[in-house]
Amino acid sequence: MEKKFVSAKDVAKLANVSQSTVSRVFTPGASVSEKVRRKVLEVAEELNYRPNALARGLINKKTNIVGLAMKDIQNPFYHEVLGMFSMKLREKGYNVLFVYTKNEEIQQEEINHFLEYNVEGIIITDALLSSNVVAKIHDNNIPITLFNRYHKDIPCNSVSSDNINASKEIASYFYEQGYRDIVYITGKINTSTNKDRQKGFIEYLKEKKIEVTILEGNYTYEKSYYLTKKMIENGHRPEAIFGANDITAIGALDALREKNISVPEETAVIGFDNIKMASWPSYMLSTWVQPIEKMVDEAIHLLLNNDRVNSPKAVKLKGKFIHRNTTK
Amino acid sequence: MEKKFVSAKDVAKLANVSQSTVSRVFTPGASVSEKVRRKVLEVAEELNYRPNALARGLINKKTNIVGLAMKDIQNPFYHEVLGMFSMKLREKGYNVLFVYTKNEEIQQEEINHFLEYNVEGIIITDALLSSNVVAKIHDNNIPITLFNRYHKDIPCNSVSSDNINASKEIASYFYEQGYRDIVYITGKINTSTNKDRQKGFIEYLKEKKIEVTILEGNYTYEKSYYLTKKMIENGHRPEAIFGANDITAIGALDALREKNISVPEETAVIGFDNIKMASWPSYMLSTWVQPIEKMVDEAIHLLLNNDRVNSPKAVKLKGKFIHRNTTK
DNA sequence: ATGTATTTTGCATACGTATGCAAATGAAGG
DNA sequence: CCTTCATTTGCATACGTATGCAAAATACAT
Repeated sequence: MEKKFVSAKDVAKLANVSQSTVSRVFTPGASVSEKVRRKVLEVAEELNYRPNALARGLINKKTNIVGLAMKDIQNPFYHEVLGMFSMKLREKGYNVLFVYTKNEEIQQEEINHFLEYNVEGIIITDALLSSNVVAKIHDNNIPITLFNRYHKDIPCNSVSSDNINASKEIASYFYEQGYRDIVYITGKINTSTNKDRQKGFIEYLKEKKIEVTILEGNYTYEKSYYLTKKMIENGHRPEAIFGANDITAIGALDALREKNISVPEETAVIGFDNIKMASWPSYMLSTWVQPIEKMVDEAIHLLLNNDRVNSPKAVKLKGKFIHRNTTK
Repeated sequence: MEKKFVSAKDVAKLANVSQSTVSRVFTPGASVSEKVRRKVLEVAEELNYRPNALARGLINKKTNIVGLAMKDIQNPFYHEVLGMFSMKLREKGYNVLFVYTKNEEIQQEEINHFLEYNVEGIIITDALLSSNVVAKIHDNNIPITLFNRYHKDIPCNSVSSDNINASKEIASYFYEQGYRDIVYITGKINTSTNKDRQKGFIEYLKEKKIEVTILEGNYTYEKSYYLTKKMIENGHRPEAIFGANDITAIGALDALREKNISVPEETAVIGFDNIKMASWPSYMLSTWVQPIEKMVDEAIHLLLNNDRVNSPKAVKLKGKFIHRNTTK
C-alpha cells in the first residue's frame, strides 16, 4: 500500500491535456477553454485531486499560512480571540500555524518554525518578544502584529484596547457614584495591559485627590480571591473594586460573597474583558467590553496590508462599559 | 526592497561548497566532514539561513504538520487539551495547523486545507465527521484520531475517558451515600461523551432499582443553571446531582446556592473534567478527573504510529474521582 | 476562401531541497 | 610510492506546481 499522492500530472494524463493546463484550471484568472476546464475538473474530482499547497507556496512565495503564538493563559478572553482569529483568517484564505507558549517573552526557537514554513505573518497574543528576535523576523520580511501587548522598544504593529481611557472611564464612574475608598487589583504587573489600566485608573483619581489602594495580583482568580479575602479580614471594606480583568474581578466577587459583603450595595465591582462568565446569572458582572471582533479585524488588516515594516503602528480601539448587577 | 529569501544555494556559494553539502549539513545522519560542517554552519548563521520546510516536505513527503480541528467550545477543558497537544506535538517535532469549527460534524471543506498541506495526521476534538469524509482522508493515507468522541460508523482511531465506568463509579458513590433521589443533567445529548456518561450512570442505578431524573442540558452553564432553578421551583430538591461536565455542575451549583440549598448537606453535586474552575475556592467541586496528559499522549501515539489504518482502535483511559466540598 | 486578431495550449524552466551515483579525496597498510 | 578501502563531495535529477514564451487552435472580418 503505497503513499498514493495524486498530482496534476496524473490528472493531465487522464484528461489528455498537459500538466500546465491542469494547473491553469486551478489558478483563478488563468486562460482555459470551458470545455477543457470541465473535463479537467471532472477527472480531478474522480481522482480526488487537490493542488499541493507546499509546491504552490514554493513557487508563489504565497504560503497562505499565518503563524499564531499564544501564551499560556487561563483567561477565557483569549479563547474567544483564538476562535475569532481562526475564523477570520480562514475567511481570507489563510491557515493558522499555532503555537502555544508558556513564556512571557516568546523565544527565537518558538518562532523559527514559523520562518521555516514561510508564514506570511505572525500574530502574537498576550506575550512579547525581544527586539532582536523581531529584527530577525523582519530580516525575512515577515510582518508581526502584537495582540493586546505592546512595548516601545519593540518595533512592530500592535492592536489593543484603549486601556488607559477605558480605565479612566471606569474611575470616573466610581467617582461619580461618590465612592472614595477604591481598590485596584492588578494583573501581571509587567504587562502593558495592566500598566495602562492601572495608569488610567490611578491618574484619573489622583486628579480628584483620591488615593487608590493597589493590590498586586497576576490576572488569576486565586490570587485575586485571596488578596480580597485578606483585605477584608484586615478590616478594609472598600466601596469599590476594579479588577484588571474579569477573572480577577470574579475572584474578588467570590471573596466578597464569602464574607457576606453585599454587592453592589456595600462594595461595587467592575471587571475588564466581558468574558462569557461575566454574564453568568450568578455573577452578572459589570465590566468593560473589549471589541474583540474589531480588534481581530484590525490585527489581521495590519498584518497583511502593511506596506512598510518600518513604521509600526500601535492601534488602540475603544470598547464600552456594560452595566450589570455588580454596580449600582 | 525585495523579498529576500536565503536559500541553501546562497550559503553554498559563500562557503565554497555545493548546495548538496549544505543540505547534508542540515540532514541528520548525512555524511559531512567536521571541517566543512563547521564552515557551513557558520555561514548559515551569518546569513540567517534555515532550510525551507515547504521544499523539504515536497521531497520527503514529511511535512511535520499535524492538523488539529477543534469545535466551538466554551468548555475550558478543551483549552487545556489544546495547550497539551501543542506542547506535546512540538516536542515530537510536529507543528500544528489549527482549525476552529462550529460544526458538530466537521465538513469536508474544513478538512481540505489539511490535505492540501499534506498533513501527516489529523486530530479532531469534540466533533465528529461523516464516514465518507473519513474515507476521502484515508484515501490520501492520512490517519485520523478522534479525541473524546467516537462513533461506531466512523472507522478511525479514538481516544477518550472510560466514561461509562467513570459514571458508574459516580453512581456507586451516590448510592453508597444512601442517596435515592438523584438527578443527571445531560450534556449535548447526541455526543458520545454524554451518551456514555448517561448510560453508565443510569444503568448502575437501574440495577439498584433507582430511577434517575434526567434533565436535558447541552454542556452549557446557562442551560444547567436554568434547569436546576426550575426544578427547585417546581418543588423538587434532589439529594444528589451529577452534571455531565464541570460547567454543567457549576451551573447547577450556582442555582442551588441561589435557592439557599446547602451543598453537600442537602444536595450533593459531582461534575466531570476537573477544569481549573472546579478547584476555585468558591466552588470546590467534587469531580471526575480526565487524565488529559495520558489521553493526549495516547492520541498522538495512535495517530503517528498506526501501521494499519484499517483496524481502528478505540482507546479508553481511566480517570479518577476527586473529592472536594460538594460531596460528603 | 484568406488573412488577421484572439484565445488556448504545451514546452521548458524555476522554486528550494534531498539523494543516488560516481568522482574525488583522504586514510591505512605494505 | 602504490594499492585498497572508506569517507566526503559534487553532479544531476526529482518532488508538484506556476508561468513566460511560442506554437496551435479558434474566432472573426472581409
